[in-house]
Amino acid sequence: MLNSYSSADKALLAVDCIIFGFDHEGLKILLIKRDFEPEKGKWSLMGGFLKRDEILDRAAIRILNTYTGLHDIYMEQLYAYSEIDRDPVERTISVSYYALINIENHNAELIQNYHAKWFSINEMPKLIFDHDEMVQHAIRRLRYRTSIKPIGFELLPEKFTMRQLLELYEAILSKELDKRNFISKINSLEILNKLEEKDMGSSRKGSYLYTFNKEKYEEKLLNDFVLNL
Amino acid sequence: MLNSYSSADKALLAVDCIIFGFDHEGLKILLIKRDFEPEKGKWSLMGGFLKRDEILDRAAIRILNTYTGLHDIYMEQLYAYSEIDRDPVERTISVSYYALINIENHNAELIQNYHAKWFSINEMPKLIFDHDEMVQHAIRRLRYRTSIKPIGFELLPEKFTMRQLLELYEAILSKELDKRNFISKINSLEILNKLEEKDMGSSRKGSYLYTFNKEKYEEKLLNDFVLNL
DNA sequence: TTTATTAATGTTGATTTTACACTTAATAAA
DNA sequence: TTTATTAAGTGTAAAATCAACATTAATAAA
Repeated sequence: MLNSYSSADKALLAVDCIIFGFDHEGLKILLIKRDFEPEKGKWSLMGGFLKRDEILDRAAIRILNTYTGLHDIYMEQLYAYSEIDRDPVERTISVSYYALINIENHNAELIQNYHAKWFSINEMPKLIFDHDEMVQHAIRRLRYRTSIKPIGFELLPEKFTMRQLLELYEAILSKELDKRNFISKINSLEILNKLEEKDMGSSRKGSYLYTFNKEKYEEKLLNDFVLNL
Repeated sequence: MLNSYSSADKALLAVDCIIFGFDHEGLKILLIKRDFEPEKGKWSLMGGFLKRDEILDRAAIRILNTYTGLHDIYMEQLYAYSEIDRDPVERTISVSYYALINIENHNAELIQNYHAKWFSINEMPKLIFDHDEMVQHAIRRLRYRTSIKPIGFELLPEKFTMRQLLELYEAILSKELDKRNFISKINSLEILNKLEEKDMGSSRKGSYLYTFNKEKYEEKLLNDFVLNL
């Protein structure tokens, strides 16, 4: 009988987290050395099993917190992976989640303590199971979304320069952007606050700092604006 | 211990299918009257449980076939739903899939025999569990994708008129489109074959029939072209 | 005060998008 | 056979957007 509950097969459900970060060196991803068998000692995404009384979104948050101490990170569900032997121990369906975070804001001691490590997306080690596929999928999604709506603010410090923003977009899209055109597009969205304050770290002249205007952004989102970079 | 397999909770995995169709009346969705408890007799998406030796994509195909006799339908995974009590009988995580099909090509006796029924997306009954949410989610995704890449050919008969194509897009996007601009955009993609043959059903003059040129379409897809309607 | 360094800024031509209305072909009815 | 009817088919001009491009400004260091 097709739909009888009693005869249906159960499976383990896992959640794997793809955490993107950005700093002066470019776009990175947060990985851990797996501390249990199988594949102990190999590099892996942060993952864990879904609990009986937990929804997937919540599990993703818990798992990220367990491995990194990070909290209040907004993650988005990406895809469910279900190849029969993707986990050699037991049939496990894994749902991937991804997030964007600001490395400098979050790097602190936390990640050290929990031995997670940032890798440039161009210099990642081979990962266990189907995690490489998950990462590629997440990068595609990130690029896609970035080319449509301005995300990326999560990846920068609260105050940032136009150059930082530009470099972030270049890293995500992995192509060069024209500085002047980029700036005028961003300005035309009117979702940034230009501060009086300058960042003097990068040049003699100093460059203005900006903050992200969340209210205006939310307002614009309603009319689903598109950012064509 | 966070990651021990033995202590992890298992759950049932379901797949639910959202099948979109289009005919002269507009955009529709295929539903069934549920024939087992709970919620027996209520309208529902076509769903079933994932088997031990089956991947999700494959389960979606099997379930659709079981309820409708349809086969060779390409479906795409949408989202995993995991609210604790979304299924009142037992903890069940459901992964939704959606597809677009051509009602006239597929309506035959099959769907009758299996008592699935088409509903206009504007006149759907209330569905069981969280199926309404799944449908809304799928409609959003369909609109989004349609505005980016030309899908929709799956929803039309092999030979179709420009008017049919236009009305399909209008139904999916639920907005009016300018006829001349639409036609010239579609033509500029060069993915249709204009036939000698005319459809005389709709007017004295008759309107040319077109077929979809799959080779050219695949070729274009590689350069990810965008259709801005 | 000169030099070196990076930030800031605007214009133009090309392309794309949008808005908009009349003519044509085929047939049915008179 | 003439006329009326119906939807199909077609083009243009104005507006908006995009892409390419180089010089000046501010400051610290020498």
